[in-house]
Amino acid sequence: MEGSPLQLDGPEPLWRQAAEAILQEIASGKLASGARLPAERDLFTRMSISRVTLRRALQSLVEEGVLTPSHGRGWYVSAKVPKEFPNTLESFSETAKRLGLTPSSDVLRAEEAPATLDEAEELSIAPGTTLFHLERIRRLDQVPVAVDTSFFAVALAPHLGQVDFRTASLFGLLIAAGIDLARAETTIEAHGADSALAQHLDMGVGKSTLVMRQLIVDASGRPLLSSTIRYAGDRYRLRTSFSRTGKFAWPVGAQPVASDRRGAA
Amino acid sequence: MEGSPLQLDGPEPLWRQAAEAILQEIASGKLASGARLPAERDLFTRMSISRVTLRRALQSLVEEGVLTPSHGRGWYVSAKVPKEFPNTLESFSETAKRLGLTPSSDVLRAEEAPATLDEAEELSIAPGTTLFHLERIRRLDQVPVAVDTSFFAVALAPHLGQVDFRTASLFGLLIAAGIDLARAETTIEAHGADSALAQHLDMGVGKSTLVMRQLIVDASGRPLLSSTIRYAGDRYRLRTSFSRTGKFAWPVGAQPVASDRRGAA
DNA sequence: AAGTGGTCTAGACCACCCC
DNA sequence: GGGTGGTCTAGACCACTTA
Repeated sequence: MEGSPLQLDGPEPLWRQAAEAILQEIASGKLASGARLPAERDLFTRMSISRVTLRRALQSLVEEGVLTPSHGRGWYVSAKVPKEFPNTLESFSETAKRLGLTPSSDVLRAEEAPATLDEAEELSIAPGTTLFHLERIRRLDQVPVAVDTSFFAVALAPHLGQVDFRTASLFGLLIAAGIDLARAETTIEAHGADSALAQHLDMGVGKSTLVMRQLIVDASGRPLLSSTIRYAGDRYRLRTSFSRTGKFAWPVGAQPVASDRRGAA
Repeated sequence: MEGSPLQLDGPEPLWRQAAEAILQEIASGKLASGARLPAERDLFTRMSISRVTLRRALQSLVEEGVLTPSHGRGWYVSAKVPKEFPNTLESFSETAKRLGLTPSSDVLRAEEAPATLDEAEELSIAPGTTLFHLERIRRLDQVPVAVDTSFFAVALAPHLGQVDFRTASLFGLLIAAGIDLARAETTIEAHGADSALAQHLDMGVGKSTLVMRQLIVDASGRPLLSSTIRYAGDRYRLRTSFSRTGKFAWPVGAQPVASDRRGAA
């Protein structure tokens, strides 16, 4: 790996292409875990881009946990390049793939209905606004692992009536419709299963379930979609990764923990 | 708000100061939620910095969820500026403060011991390495809400023997010791309480608990600390916020995403 | 067409690390 | 020292929005 020039090409921004090129080098093994990258001045010369652009690429890889800069020494490939990107939850189908299982769904409800007062308040819209409700049992290799209940204003994405949600992805559809899903305000609790949930998930009443509620908002903070997923406690495990970003202190306090009393918020 | 010049000053990087100045304008109400910022060319002139530096500041505020750019139209203050930063968990003491409650701890264990095979494997160190074990009952206004079990190599931070962990913050101590806590690989499950846990938390055996395990790693991915926290299910609720970063497919939080596009890499 | 953000450049100087 | 990343600049051109 000397002065071999790297050719970039594509419609994407230059810095994105540069980042991809570096990821390639890592994936192909030319840059091993823990290895030091060539100096910035080498890299941007070989890629025929400016130093600013190269640094933007490097910075983006830091945020993905792939690279680590060390002032005065160089850029290093992280010891363990994370398969999952930080700060995202592993999706249902990703989990299935990792475990070698087949995901599927039973649709319990897929219909339009006017928003109740509570629903309207949660989405910050007018009561009576037409919502689309979707409720599904999620399965892995036919074993039921969760019940997923979501709703959102139909105005967001019309023509969902004829979609087959046994296989379709709600998020995929919304993104494809050009909807900007920027952030998810999330709470996670543990509860005993009520009888209806226990029946859907084929488990004992009162057994532990993991309840994840998400309010998905766009970049300006406007609520778009409400989602509640109830997992059978002994059949599922959420996985994620929290990062410190920029100059902000970590989950300081005592422990990386969050909490709330019942009923609040 | 016209051409009034903004004075920056401090030891921090210019772009950080610029970001703080903008946050100030928002906090003081000069820039309301949803308001449009002055044009970039105005701002960097008034702040006497370059456009690149200003944009770095603006970009950092986008990542915090404070601003939203709109190509060809301008920069806007987000509708709801989040108090918590995305992708971090609210800490125990932060929660206590928000709820107006007083946090405290009972120390069940605080001692050194050689690493077992399992512990060594989890931290990627040699079995027998001396570890520091810390186990505490966490309380809010004296009500027990969680049992926290952590361990890490004593070599990381010596002299912890005489610390009073009834009030001290483990994370705070480690950060103060200059240890780089960059990321936390996290899993979350729901379980029924065993008898020991039930007794510590003053709850019924078999009742739901939320179990959060975290492996805290440094920027290069090297494991530093293992932490397991078991919450009484009916007394706690985890809160966080997931963001989409850059161009990657979405957090999808446990939603069935059939499209499941692996971003880059 | 005018105004706005989005991308990119070439060059400078500083701070840190290691020999 | 010399090499490395960290910050900052002034200016250019492009793409999108609005009128």
